[in-house]
Amino acid sequence: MIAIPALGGSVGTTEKVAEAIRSGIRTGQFVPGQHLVEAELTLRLQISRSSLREALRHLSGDGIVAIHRYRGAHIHRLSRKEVRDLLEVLEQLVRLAARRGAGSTREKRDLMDAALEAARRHDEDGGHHLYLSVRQAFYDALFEVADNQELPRVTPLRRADLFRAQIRPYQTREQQEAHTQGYRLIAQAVIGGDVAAAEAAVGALFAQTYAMVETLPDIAFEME
Amino acid sequence: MIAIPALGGSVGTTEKVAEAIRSGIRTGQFVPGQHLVEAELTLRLQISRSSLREALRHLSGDGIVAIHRYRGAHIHRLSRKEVRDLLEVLEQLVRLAARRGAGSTREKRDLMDAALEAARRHDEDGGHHLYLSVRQAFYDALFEVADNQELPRVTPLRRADLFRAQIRPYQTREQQEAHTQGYRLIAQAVIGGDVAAAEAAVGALFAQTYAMVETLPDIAFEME
DNA sequence: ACAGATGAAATCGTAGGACGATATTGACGG
DNA sequence: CCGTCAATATCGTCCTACGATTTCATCTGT
Repeated sequence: MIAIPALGGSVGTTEKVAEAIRSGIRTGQFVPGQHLVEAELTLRLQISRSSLREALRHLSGDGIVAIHRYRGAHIHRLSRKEVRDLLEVLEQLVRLAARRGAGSTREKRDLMDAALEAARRHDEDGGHHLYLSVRQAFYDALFEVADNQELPRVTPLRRADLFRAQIRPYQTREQQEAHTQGYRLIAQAVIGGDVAAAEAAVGALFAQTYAMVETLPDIAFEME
Repeated sequence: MIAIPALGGSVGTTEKVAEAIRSGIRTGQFVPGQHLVEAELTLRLQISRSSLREALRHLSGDGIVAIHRYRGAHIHRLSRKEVRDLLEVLEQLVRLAARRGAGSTREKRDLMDAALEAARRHDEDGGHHLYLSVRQAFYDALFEVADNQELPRVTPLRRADLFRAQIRPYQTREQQEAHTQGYRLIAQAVIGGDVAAAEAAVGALFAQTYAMVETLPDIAFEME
């Protein structure tokens, strides 16, 4: 008998817990800087301390939580410099993805239509939650057309979620829509197969973001 | 009383175990594809299963070990495509580091002298172990002058160690020396403050590596 | 009232045991 | 030789325990 490894369902407790925490960050249930007390979390998530600690260790590898000896795990809070550094690295990787995507075959590139469709929906009814799903759809599609397995591995998108959580109170809806528009321009350039335009569109999007970061107040960031 | 957090010594068991395994990969004690049996490792390293599992979870985040449910942890073995993808991402990040490094202040750039010194030693007596320390010194210095905290976080250097381990039997000494020479050229360009030359030197080094990968036999890689 | 000392409580780090779930292996029969 | 099946190995998860360290409230002397 051939083993059928239940394609989606064989996900372990550790991964489920990690996703619960990541999701909690996106929904605001966990806030950057917050102390994650093991005893409390094991109760809330109904899991053992072993599984929780494995999940926290996993998240610490992604830079989502910081673990200090005998002081436990905290949701990491980015400093302004950390955000600048993060964005700079992110930009390079997204540029690479866009270049590869725009240079791929016609059929592959059509995968980005999903991202465009999501962006269109965001235009009509643009809440924060919808923005996040647009962003998710955009990057999923981009990595798919880029056809580079390493890219989603190293791209610090989940770490960027920390950034999104920290700046949420200072984000205007116009800024969010401008950002979504940036995604749309990148997607169109990729679909059109225009490598140079795609990379330029990425540059424009990040230039916008760098500028936005500098307008934010100090209290949005961890001090050093 | 001010707490003095013992700067180097407060490293936990998890990190020590993870480093032991990483080091074991470099020394050939562990070989890509190898099954890591928990019971055996807890005995060899004299630690509890809890700590070991936390360490394995950490390493799986870095892509060093692959964990499959009920089949445990294996040292990951890269396929040829994974290597190509890895190198492509690595190149972008090293380019960024070189650009930033070459554009930094004069004093900062002098930090790269350590890397040059290490490379000089490798020329005289070039064993594999020394090559690895040259490589380490080079990247340490490069990240230092690049002054971007995110860069060492995301750069898949430890994953590239897997690559090094897999191709070791097929590497000639000349190829290793050519690679070291590539490091030296990058370092010189960075110290000289020539941004364009630094980035070009990175491109040359990776072009060399891409070509080398294609000359390797299939058995050096995981099949798909 | 307040800075610093002190001790109690909270929390973490590590070890180790238990047991069901699953994969792997090897024996068996066709 | 191939498929079936049971035995074994190994993993995933939960649990308990206890020393180590931090954190916090209390106390003390000025």
